Amino acid sequence: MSPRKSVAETAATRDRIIDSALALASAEGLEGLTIGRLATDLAMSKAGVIGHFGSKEALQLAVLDAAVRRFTLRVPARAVGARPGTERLARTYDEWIAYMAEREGHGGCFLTSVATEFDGRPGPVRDAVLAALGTWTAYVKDELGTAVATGGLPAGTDVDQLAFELGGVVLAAGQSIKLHHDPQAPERARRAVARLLGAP
Amino acid sequence: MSPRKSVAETAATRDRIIDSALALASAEGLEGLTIGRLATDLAMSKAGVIGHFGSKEALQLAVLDAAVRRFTLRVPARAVGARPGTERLARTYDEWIAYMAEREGHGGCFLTSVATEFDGRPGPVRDAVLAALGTWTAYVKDELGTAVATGGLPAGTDVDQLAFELGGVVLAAGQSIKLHHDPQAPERARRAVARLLGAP
DNA sequence: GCTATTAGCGAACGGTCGTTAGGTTAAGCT
DNA sequence: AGCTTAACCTAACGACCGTTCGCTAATAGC
Repeated sequence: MSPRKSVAETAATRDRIIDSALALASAEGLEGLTIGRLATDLAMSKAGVIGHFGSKEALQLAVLDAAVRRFTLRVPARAVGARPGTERLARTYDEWIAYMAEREGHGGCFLTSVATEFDGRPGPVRDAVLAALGTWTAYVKDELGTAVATGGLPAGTDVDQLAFELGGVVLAAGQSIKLHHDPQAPERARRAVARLLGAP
Repeated sequence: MSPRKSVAETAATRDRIIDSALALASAEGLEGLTIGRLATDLAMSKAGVIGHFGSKEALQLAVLDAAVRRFTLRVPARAVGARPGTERLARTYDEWIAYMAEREGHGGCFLTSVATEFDGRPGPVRDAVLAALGTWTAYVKDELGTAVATGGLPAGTDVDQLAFELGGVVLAAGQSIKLHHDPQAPERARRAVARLLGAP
């Protein structure tokens, strides 16, 4: 039959598994993700799937990590070209909203879904979610600070409050897109962000 | 041993089950809710538990219904005393935020958690979530319309946009409370709502 | 007192879960 | 050519899943 895979190809298999797992977890949740179902989808055995990770929890962490990396490559990386502060933030949120709209169930949307799923379930997965979210809010607050310093936002601006409200807009957009399939959601989110950032 | 329960008491048992199920589902999700675990918590048999509902899905719907009823009794019911429009809305959101803060994991917070959990999983549970959410947004938009009509909000106000942003604030509050346990979240949410409603 | 009803139990059902052990086969190195 | 490594398999494990089946026993209506 088909020849055995070379060592270089095993990483590709791992990626293939994570790809499928990410799609599955987007629909069923990270806990609803099942090794058996994954194996069926990939036409592999359960042992062949889990052999790449060691345990289901390790698989969950790998999937989460892949989602975060994908998000980072897609959203903030496209905004680094913009001037730090208000401009970069506006671009970041534009990219984020577009990312959520183009594929319902990956990346940023996925992270907040997992955050909701694991908010009452302590453990390594929850810790990883908190870490990723912490990195993100640090980035946002840093840019907001720059925006205040460069005059893009008024001097007395409460950066923490603004980050809180921007987070709310994204959560609302995610719900409107994934749950209600509202085609107007991206435009509403953009308008909300523009108002919060002073409509630059 | 203990005497058998009268018919009047069986409804109490049902309530006891739903109470426990609501607590469990708040931590583990509505799908992570398990009849066996529930039976252990209640010191009952699995058959005794499921006998009151017929199936797990029926139990899930009953739990969801109980959460919605509890929320309705707690939040909007306490705001009917306020004048329709801006005042009533401000009171409603105040009550909602207080409700989320006092018990992490019930009512409004619970509904949005389930909404996230089932957003990619069609079926009766998702339909029930959409119905409850629809009733709620209809109420909010109605009050917003009244606020515009009575001058509490400017004439050209985009009611749908405002409802979208108010929803975002509540989602952000829920995440800050349940996931980050941020004690400042309620105050931030109140401030955001006040700004959206024109700080009355 | 007799009977019908029903809440709840114990036990078992077929399935699926995550995980492990052992075997097979191909690739890479010496 | 022989040996090691590792990817992937089949098979099985015990645990738990939701559900169904009688059964017991207490109540309610007669």
